[in-house]
Parts: sequence; C-alpha cells; structure tokens
Amino acid sequence: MPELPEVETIRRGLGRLLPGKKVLSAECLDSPRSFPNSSSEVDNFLHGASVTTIRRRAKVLLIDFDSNYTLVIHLKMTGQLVFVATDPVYTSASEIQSEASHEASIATSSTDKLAPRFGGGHPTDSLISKLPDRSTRVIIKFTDGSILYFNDQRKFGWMRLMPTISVPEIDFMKRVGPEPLEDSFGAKDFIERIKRRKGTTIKAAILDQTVLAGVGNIYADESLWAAQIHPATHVSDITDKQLSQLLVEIKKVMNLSIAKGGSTDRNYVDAEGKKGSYLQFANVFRREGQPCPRCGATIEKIRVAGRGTHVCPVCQMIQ
DNA sequence: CACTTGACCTGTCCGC
DNA sequence: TGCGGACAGGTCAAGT
Repeated sequence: MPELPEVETIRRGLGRLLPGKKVLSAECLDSPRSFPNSSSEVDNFLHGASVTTIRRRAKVLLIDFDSNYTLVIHLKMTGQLVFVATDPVYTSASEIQSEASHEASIATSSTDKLAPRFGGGHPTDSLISKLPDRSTRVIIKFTDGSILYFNDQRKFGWMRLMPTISVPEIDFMKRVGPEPLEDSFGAKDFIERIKRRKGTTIKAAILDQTVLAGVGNIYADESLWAAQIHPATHVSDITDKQLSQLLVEIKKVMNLSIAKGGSTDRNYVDAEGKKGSYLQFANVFRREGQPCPRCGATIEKIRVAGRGTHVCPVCQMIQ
C-alpha cells in the first residue's frame, strides 16, 4: 500500500502544510513500538523545533526540522499521516472535509468492487472529525493548534527521530536502489540491475527495493501488464528490449498514479485525508474475473513471488 | 551466496 | 448469526 506514488502524494501535501510549523508536543500511544525514541531525545530535538523540508526516498518519508533532526517515517501497508488544522483555522479543516467527501462520492460511483473503503466503511469525510481513533499511534501537535496524526491499523509502520546527518547511514538507505522517476535513471542502469537477479522472476526483481526504489505490488502488476510481460517470467528469459519497455511503463504508471493522488485500495489517504483515484485506471490490479482491456481474455489472480498477482493469461505470455 | 518463506499485525471477507 | 480461518502486503530475519 503506500508505494512510491502514495508516499510522494503525501510528501507533496505535507510540503504545502508543514514547513514553518513548530512542534508543541509529540505523544506515542503505543510506546515504544511506533515511535521508540527516548523522551529526552524528543524533548531536546523535536519539542520546539520547526519543520524545514519534507523529503521522500523510496517509500520512506523524511520530515526535517531546524534542530538538525529528522523524523524518518515508513507507513508500510496501512500507515497514514493525516494533517488536521483545528482552531484557530477550523474553517480550513471543514473545507478539506467537503473536498474529501466529493472525491469519495466520485470514487464510489465507479464499481462496487473497487469502491474504496475506510476501516469499518466510514466515508473519508468522517475520518478527520473522528481523529484520533483506535488506529492512531502518534499525535504531533503544533503551536498553531494544528495536529499531525500517524495512524496505522496493523502497526507495521514506524517513525524514528534521528540526526539529519545520520539518515543516509540507515541500512535501508544504504541498500535501496535508484529512484525510478529520476530522469538520470535510464534503461541501461535498469537492465544491469535487473540482471543481477537473474535466478528469479521479473516480478520478484522489480519488487526488490535494492534493485529499484518504490515499486510495490500494485505498480508491479500494472507495469508488467503494460509491458506485456508475464510476472512469473524468469529474468534470464527476458530481452533487453522488453526490460527497456518495462522501465518506460513503470515510469508511466507511477506518474499517472501521482497525478491521480495515488491508489486507495483499503485505507490509504493523503495528508489531507483524501483518497487516491488511480485504481479506477488500473488495468489488472484487483480486476480478476474482468476482461483484459487489451485482448478481452479474463484476468486471473495467481501467486508470484509470494504475492497476489494479477495477470492477463493471454497477452502477457511467458516467453 | 542467492533466493524463498515466515513473522510481524489487524480488519475484512468467505464458507460452514 | 457466529465463528474460524484465509488473506491482504513492505520489509527484515530466518530458513533452504
């Protein structure tokens, strides 16, 4: 769930909302799991610090403070970061809620199967007014009365406060591959990296974060469909030309998703509590039993690389 | 060493 | 209607 396009959407939202805000307090409701820093670290480097910039690397969000500390956040599958402007600008929160409601009604009108839902089925507009809820893990309050909620149903997500200068030293940061949307990342580099995983399937290879950053299950299935490559194809059986096309499709699919505010499958929302609409444009993901938009064959759901995998059995032929 | 599987969690959905 | 169990997937640790 949050994959690169979702995390990027959140980054852009928080980038509009947070810079300049000064932290009043930070509270972890399931301490220390979701936010294991010591209270002295939080007191010394978060309380009273102001947000400078919001960055993203792979699926990791980075909130920098003028204390030269950074909140490193991984949302894993069900994590949310939702910003709520309470008093003194209560009206702006209301505007956000009505926008979210509008978008949710559009999304719901597409197909029942894809109608995004939230927890127990609450519409998005009720989310903000009901926070905190039982999925809330961390509450960060700012001096102007606004609040940032870190929610995570499944408790896989986490945040850590650490010196900004130490962020690149995190194991994950050292190992993670290049950003697929960087212009400087091209076919040659992609092909070479994929071929390091020649003993496995192409889906496992593009899901490997050390090969390429940010691809998760949704965009793996969608880009492989677009490139007409069966997800279970062994890397050694794919031509350079096909890999080159696959990179084109990965970039296309991710850019489209960012433009649509990401994918809301079950509970992803952006920084303002809004759902993403990309799944309305998905060709295979969660569309098993429906006709392939390209050839009309019935889309199947199979298991590849330990994941539920959506594939057209006709036009994504194993080579 | 390369690769695969299981664990971490909780809410939802399906079948009995 | 209630309940058990399968399933969802990002990442790391453990197993093959």
